[in-house]
Amino acid sequence: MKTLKYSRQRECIKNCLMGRRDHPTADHIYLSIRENDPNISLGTVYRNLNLLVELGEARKLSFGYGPDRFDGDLTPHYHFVCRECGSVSDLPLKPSDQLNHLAQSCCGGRIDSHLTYFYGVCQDCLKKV
Amino acid sequence: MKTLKYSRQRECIKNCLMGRRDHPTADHIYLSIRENDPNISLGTVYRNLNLLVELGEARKLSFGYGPDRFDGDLTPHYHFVCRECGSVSDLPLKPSDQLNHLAQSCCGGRIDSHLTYFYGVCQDCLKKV
DNA sequence: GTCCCTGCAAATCCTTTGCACTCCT
DNA sequence: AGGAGTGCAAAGGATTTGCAGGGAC
Repeated sequence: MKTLKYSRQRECIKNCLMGRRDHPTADHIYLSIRENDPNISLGTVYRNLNLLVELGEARKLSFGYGPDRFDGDLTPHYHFVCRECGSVSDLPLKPSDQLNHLAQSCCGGRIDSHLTYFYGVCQDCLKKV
Repeated sequence: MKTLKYSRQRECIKNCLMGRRDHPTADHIYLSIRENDPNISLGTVYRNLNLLVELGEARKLSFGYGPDRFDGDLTPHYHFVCRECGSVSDLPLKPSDQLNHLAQSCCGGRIDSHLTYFYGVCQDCLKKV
Protein backbone atom coordinates (compact mmCIF):
# COMPACT_ATOMS: atom_id res chain seq x y z
CA MET A 1 0.00 0.00 0.00
CA LYS A 2 1.55 3.27 -1.00
CA THR A 3 1.26 6.35 1.19
CA LEU A 4 -0.81 9.25 -0.04
CA LYS A 5 0.49 12.78 0.12
CA TYR A 6 -1.69 15.82 0.12
CA SER A 7 -2.13 17.55 -3.19
CA ARG A 8 -4.03 20.74 -3.85
CA GLN A 9 -5.07 19.42 -7.23
CA ARG A 10 -6.51 16.23 -5.87
CA GLU A 11 -8.44 18.21 -3.29
CA CYS A 12 -9.92 20.44 -6.01
CA ILE A 13 -10.82 17.52 -8.21
CA LYS A 14 -12.53 15.75 -5.36
CA ASN A 15 -14.44 18.85 -4.31
CA CYS A 16 -15.44 19.56 -7.86
CA LEU A 17 -16.76 16.05 -8.36
CA MET A 18 -18.58 15.92 -5.04
CA GLY A 19 -20.12 19.31 -5.67
CA ARG A 20 -21.96 18.31 -8.79
CA ARG A 21 -24.76 15.93 -9.54
CA ASP A 22 -24.29 15.78 -13.28
CA HIS A 23 -21.88 12.88 -13.86
CA PRO A 24 -19.10 14.92 -15.46
CA THR A 25 -16.44 13.59 -17.81
CA ALA A 26 -12.77 14.07 -16.95
CA ASP A 27 -12.75 16.93 -19.39
CA HIS A 28 -15.71 18.65 -17.75
CA ILE A 29 -13.85 18.60 -14.46
CA TYR A 30 -10.66 19.76 -16.12
CA LEU A 31 -12.41 22.74 -17.69
CA SER A 32 -14.17 23.62 -14.49
CA ILE A 33 -11.03 23.59 -12.36
CA ARG A 34 -9.06 25.41 -15.01
CA GLU A 35 -11.16 28.49 -14.32
CA ASN A 36 -9.51 28.95 -10.95
CA ASP A 37 -6.30 27.06 -11.57
CA PRO A 38 -5.28 27.58 -15.20
CA ASN A 39 -2.20 25.41 -14.80
CA ILE A 40 -3.85 22.13 -13.95
CA SER A 41 -3.37 19.48 -16.58
CA LEU A 42 -5.77 16.95 -17.99
CA GLY A 43 -3.37 14.13 -17.15
CA THR A 44 -3.55 15.09 -13.49
CA VAL A 45 -7.31 15.07 -13.61
CA TYR A 46 -7.35 11.58 -15.08
CA ARG A 47 -4.73 10.34 -12.63
CA ASN A 48 -6.65 11.61 -9.64
CA LEU A 49 -10.06 10.55 -10.80
CA ASN A 50 -8.74 7.05 -11.29
CA LEU A 51 -7.13 7.20 -7.88
CA LEU A 52 -10.42 8.24 -6.29
CA VAL A 53 -12.15 5.36 -8.00
CA GLU A 54 -9.46 2.99 -6.78
CA LEU A 55 -9.85 4.29 -3.24
CA GLY A 56 -13.57 3.75 -3.51
CA GLU A 57 -14.35 7.45 -3.22
CA ALA A 58 -15.89 7.79 -6.66
CA ARG A 59 -17.25 5.67 -9.45
CA LYS A 60 -16.60 5.48 -13.13
CA LEU A 61 -19.54 5.09 -15.49
CA SER A 62 -19.19 3.74 -19.03
CA PHE A 63 -21.99 3.55 -21.52
CA GLY A 64 -20.54 2.25 -24.73
CA TYR A 65 -20.17 5.60 -26.41
CA GLY A 66 -18.51 8.86 -25.59
CA PRO A 67 -16.04 9.42 -22.79
CA ASP A 68 -16.41 7.85 -19.38
CA ARG A 69 -18.19 9.78 -16.67
CA PHE A 70 -17.55 10.04 -12.98
CA ASP A 71 -19.90 9.99 -10.07
CA GLY A 72 -19.10 11.13 -6.57
CA ASP A 73 -22.33 9.81 -5.17
CA LEU A 74 -21.49 6.48 -3.60
CA THR A 75 -24.94 5.58 -2.39
CA PRO A 76 -26.21 2.70 -4.50
CA HIS A 77 -28.44 4.06 -7.22
CA TYR A 78 -29.36 3.50 -10.83
CA HIS A 79 -28.73 5.58 -13.92
CA PHE A 80 -30.79 6.58 -16.86
CA VAL A 81 -28.87 7.36 -20.05
CA CYS A 82 -30.46 9.18 -22.96
CA ARG A 83 -29.28 7.83 -26.31
CA GLU A 84 -30.35 11.03 -28.04
CA CYS A 85 -28.63 13.74 -26.06
CA GLY A 86 -26.27 11.67 -23.95
CA SER A 87 -27.58 13.03 -20.67
CA VAL A 88 -27.19 10.87 -17.60
CA SER A 89 -29.45 11.09 -14.59
CA ASP A 90 -29.96 9.28 -11.33
CA LEU A 91 -33.12 7.33 -10.88
CA PRO A 92 -34.90 7.88 -7.59
CA LEU A 93 -35.29 4.19 -7.15
CA LYS A 94 -34.31 2.02 -4.23
CA PRO A 95 -31.75 -0.51 -5.41
CA SER A 96 -32.68 -3.98 -4.49
CA ASP A 97 -30.54 -5.58 -1.81
CA GLN A 98 -32.20 -8.76 -2.76
CA LEU A 99 -30.70 -8.46 -6.22
CA ASN A 100 -27.22 -8.14 -4.80
CA HIS A 101 -27.73 -11.12 -2.57
CA LEU A 102 -29.06 -13.21 -5.38
CA ALA A 103 -26.18 -12.21 -7.62
CA GLN A 104 -23.73 -12.93 -4.86
CA SER A 105 -25.10 -16.38 -4.40
CA CYS A 106 -24.96 -17.31 -8.05
CA CYS A 107 -21.74 -15.74 -9.30
CA GLY A 108 -19.57 -17.91 -7.10
CA GLY A 109 -17.12 -15.09 -6.45
CA ARG A 110 -17.12 -11.88 -4.49
CA ILE A 111 -19.16 -8.90 -5.62
CA ASP A 112 -18.00 -5.47 -4.59
CA SER A 113 -20.05 -3.16 -6.70
CA HIS A 114 -23.07 -3.03 -8.87
CA LEU A 115 -24.04 -0.67 -11.66
CA THR A 116 -27.30 -0.55 -13.49
CA TYR A 117 -27.98 1.55 -16.54
CA PHE A 118 -31.31 2.12 -18.20
CA TYR A 119 -31.00 3.33 -21.78
CA GLY A 120 -33.67 5.20 -23.63
CA VAL A 121 -34.89 8.61 -24.68
CA CYS A 122 -35.33 11.29 -22.06
CA GLN A 123 -38.35 13.47 -21.49
CA ASP A 124 -36.87 16.48 -23.27
CA CYS A 125 -35.76 14.54 -26.33
CA LEU A 126 -39.15 12.83 -26.59
CA LYS A 127 -40.76 16.25 -26.88
CA LYS A 128 -38.36 17.42 -29.57
CA VAL A 129 -39.31 14.65 -32.02
CA MET B 1 -34.42 4.56 -43.09
CA LYS B 2 -31.73 3.23 -45.33
CA THR B 3 -32.08 -0.08 -47.12
CA LEU B 4 -29.82 -2.92 -46.14
CA LYS B 5 -28.07 -5.00 -48.72
CA TYR B 6 -26.87 -8.51 -48.09
CA SER B 7 -23.24 -8.87 -47.20
CA ARG B 8 -21.35 -12.06 -46.64
CA GLN B 9 -19.22 -10.35 -44.00
CA ARG B 10 -22.18 -9.16 -41.99
CA GLU B 11 -23.64 -12.64 -42.11
CA CYS B 12 -20.40 -14.13 -40.77
CA ILE B 13 -20.08 -11.55 -38.04
CA LYS B 14 -23.62 -12.13 -36.93
CA ASN B 15 -23.23 -15.89 -36.96
CA CYS B 16 -19.97 -15.69 -35.12
CA LEU B 17 -21.45 -13.50 -32.41
CA MET B 18 -24.59 -15.58 -32.03
CA GLY B 19 -22.55 -18.74 -31.89
CA ARG B 20 -20.61 -17.80 -28.80
CA ARG B 21 -21.54 -17.20 -25.21
CA ASP B 22 -18.35 -15.46 -24.19
CA HIS B 23 -18.95 -11.75 -24.82
CA PRO B 24 -16.22 -11.27 -27.42
CA THR B 25 -14.54 -7.99 -28.28
CA ALA B 26 -14.55 -6.73 -31.86
CA ASP B 27 -11.03 -8.03 -32.16
CA HIS B 28 -11.97 -11.51 -30.95
CA ILE B 29 -14.56 -11.68 -33.68
CA TYR B 30 -12.16 -10.29 -36.23
CA LEU B 31 -9.55 -12.91 -35.40
CA SER B 32 -12.08 -15.69 -35.42
CA ILE B 33 -13.52 -14.80 -38.82
CA ARG B 34 -10.08 -14.20 -40.24
CA GLU B 35 -9.42 -17.93 -39.97
CA ASN B 36 -11.87 -18.64 -42.75
CA ASP B 37 -11.86 -15.30 -44.46
CA PRO B 38 -8.36 -13.83 -44.22
CA ASN B 39 -9.38 -10.70 -46.09
CA ILE B 40 -11.95 -9.34 -43.69
CA SER B 41 -10.96 -6.08 -42.10
CA LEU B 42 -11.33 -4.88 -38.54
CA GLY B 43 -13.16 -1.77 -39.74
CA THR B 44 -15.82 -3.94 -41.30
CA VAL B 45 -16.21 -5.86 -38.08
CA TYR B 46 -16.71 -2.67 -36.10
CA ARG B 47 -19.08 -1.25 -38.68
CA ASN B 48 -21.25 -4.32 -38.66
CA LEU B 49 -21.23 -4.87 -34.93
CA ASN B 50 -22.40 -1.32 -34.45
CA LEU B 51 -25.02 -1.84 -37.10
CA LEU B 52 -26.29 -4.95 -35.33
CA VAL B 53 -26.48 -3.03 -32.08
CA GLU B 54 -28.36 -0.24 -33.81
CA LEU B 55 -30.79 -2.74 -35.31
CA GLY B 56 -31.32 -4.20 -31.88
CA GLU B 57 -29.82 -7.55 -32.84
CA ALA B 58 -26.91 -7.35 -30.42
CA ARG B 59 -25.75 -5.44 -27.41
CA LYS B 60 -22.60 -3.59 -26.55
CA LEU B 61 -21.15 -3.95 -23.06
CA SER B 62 -18.75 -1.39 -21.56
CA PHE B 63 -17.05 -1.77 -18.25
CA GLY B 64 -14.81 1.23 -17.86
CA TYR B 65 -11.64 -0.56 -18.86
CA GLY B 66 -10.49 -2.57 -21.82
CA PRO B 67 -12.28 -2.76 -25.15
CA ASP B 68 -16.05 -3.00 -25.41
CA ARG B 69 -17.62 -6.39 -25.66
CA PHE B 70 -20.56 -7.63 -27.64
CA ASP B 71 -23.38 -9.89 -26.69
CA GLY B 72 -25.71 -11.63 -29.10
CA ASP B 73 -27.99 -12.84 -26.34
CA LEU B 74 -30.90 -10.44 -26.29
CA THR B 75 -32.83 -12.01 -23.47
CA PRO B 76 -32.62 -9.70 -20.48
CA HIS B 77 -29.89 -10.88 -18.16
CA TYR B 78 -27.22 -9.58 -15.85
CA HIS B 79 -23.45 -9.69 -16.09
CA PHE B 80 -20.71 -10.41 -13.66
CA VAL B 81 -17.33 -8.82 -14.43
CA CYS B 82 -14.15 -9.95 -12.71
CA ARG B 83 -11.84 -7.04 -11.99
CA GLU B 84 -8.88 -9.40 -11.70
CA CYS B 85 -8.97 -11.37 -14.90
CA GLY B 86 -11.48 -9.34 -16.89
CA SER B 87 -13.76 -12.31 -17.48
CA VAL B 88 -17.41 -11.60 -18.11
CA SER B 89 -20.19 -14.04 -17.37
CA ASP B 90 -23.92 -14.14 -17.42
CA LEU B 91 -25.73 -14.46 -14.15
CA PRO B 92 -28.47 -17.06 -14.04
CA LEU B 93 -30.76 -14.55 -12.42
CA LYS B 94 -34.22 -13.54 -13.47
CA PRO B 95 -34.18 -9.84 -14.25
CA SER B 96 -36.89 -8.02 -12.48
CA ASP B 97 -39.68 -6.72 -14.67
CA GLN B 98 -40.70 -4.75 -11.70
CA LEU B 99 -37.42 -2.87 -11.86
CA ASN B 100 -38.05 -1.86 -15.45
CA HIS B 101 -41.53 -0.72 -14.64
CA LEU B 102 -40.37 1.28 -11.69
CA ALA B 103 -37.58 2.84 -13.70
CA GLN B 104 -39.97 3.58 -16.52
CA SER B 105 -42.33 5.36 -14.19
CA CYS B 106 -39.67 7.55 -12.64
CA CYS B 107 -37.37 8.48 -15.51
CA GLY B 108 -40.02 10.45 -17.33
CA GLY B 109 -38.80 9.26 -20.73
CA ARG B 110 -38.84 6.02 -22.66
CA ILE B 111 -36.62 3.12 -21.64
CA ASP B 112 -35.63 0.68 -24.31
CA SER B 113 -32.93 -1.35 -22.69
CA HIS B 114 -31.41 -2.16 -19.40
CA LEU B 115 -27.95 -3.38 -18.49
CA THR B 116 -26.73 -4.43 -15.10
CA TYR B 117 -23.15 -5.20 -14.21
CA PHE B 118 -21.91 -6.73 -11.01
CA TYR B 119 -18.21 -6.15 -10.45
CA GLY B 120 -16.04 -8.26 -8.22
CA VAL B 121 -13.58 -11.11 -8.13
CA CYS B 122 -14.50 -14.39 -9.72
CA GLN B 123 -14.28 -17.85 -8.21
CA ASP B 124 -11.05 -18.73 -9.98
CA CYS B 125 -9.29 -15.52 -9.05
CA LEU B 126 -10.37 -15.82 -5.44
CA LYS B 127 -8.61 -19.18 -5.29
CA LYS B 128 -5.39 -17.84 -6.78
CA VAL B 129 -4.85 -15.25 -4.02
C1' DG C 1 -26.37 1.42 -63.39
C1' DT C 2 -26.97 2.64 -58.68
C1' DC C 3 -25.81 2.65 -54.24
C1' DC C 4 -24.42 -0.08 -50.34
C1' DC C 5 -20.54 -2.39 -48.56
C1' DT C 6 -15.78 -3.58 -48.35
C1' DG C 7 -10.55 -3.36 -47.39
C1' DC C 8 -7.14 -0.43 -46.30
C1' DA C 9 -4.89 3.07 -43.96
C1' DA C 10 -5.06 7.31 -41.91
C1' DA C 11 -7.41 9.95 -38.57
C1' DT C 12 -9.76 10.67 -34.35
C1' DC C 13 -11.03 10.27 -29.70
C1' DC C 14 -10.06 9.27 -25.11
C1' DT C 15 -6.81 7.97 -21.82
C1' DT C 16 -2.35 6.76 -20.06
C1' DT C 17 2.56 7.44 -19.51
C1' DG C 18 7.61 9.07 -19.32
C1' DC C 19 10.22 12.62 -17.82
C1' DA C 20 12.06 16.54 -15.52
C1' DC C 21 10.67 19.36 -11.99
C1' DT C 22 7.95 20.76 -7.71
C1' DC C 23 5.87 20.26 -3.42
C1' DC C 24 4.67 17.51 0.81
C1' DT C 25 6.30 15.43 4.92
C1' DA D 1 16.40 14.39 1.72
C1' DG D 2 13.14 11.29 -0.22
C1' DG D 3 9.50 10.17 -2.81
C1' DA D 4 4.76 11.23 -4.27
C1' DG D 5 2.49 14.42 -7.30
C1' DT D 6 2.50 17.67 -11.24
C1' DG D 7 2.53 19.71 -16.08
C1' DC D 8 3.57 18.80 -20.47
C1' DA D 9 3.70 16.42 -24.53
C1' DA D 10 4.14 12.25 -26.69
C1' DA D 11 2.47 7.57 -26.89
C1' DG D 12 -1.09 4.21 -26.74
C1' DG D 13 -5.33 1.63 -27.46
C1' DA D 14 -9.77 1.39 -29.33
C1' DT D 15 -12.74 2.87 -32.68
C1' DT D 16 -14.21 5.55 -36.62
C1' DT D 17 -13.79 7.35 -41.17
C1' DG D 18 -12.51 8.70 -46.16
C1' DC D 19 -11.79 6.78 -50.25
C1' DA D 20 -11.42 3.89 -54.30
C1' DG D 21 -12.89 -0.37 -55.85
C1' DG D 22 -16.34 -4.48 -55.64
C1' DG D 23 -20.78 -6.67 -55.17
C1' DA D 24 -25.94 -6.78 -54.49
C1' DC D 25 -30.11 -5.73 -56.58
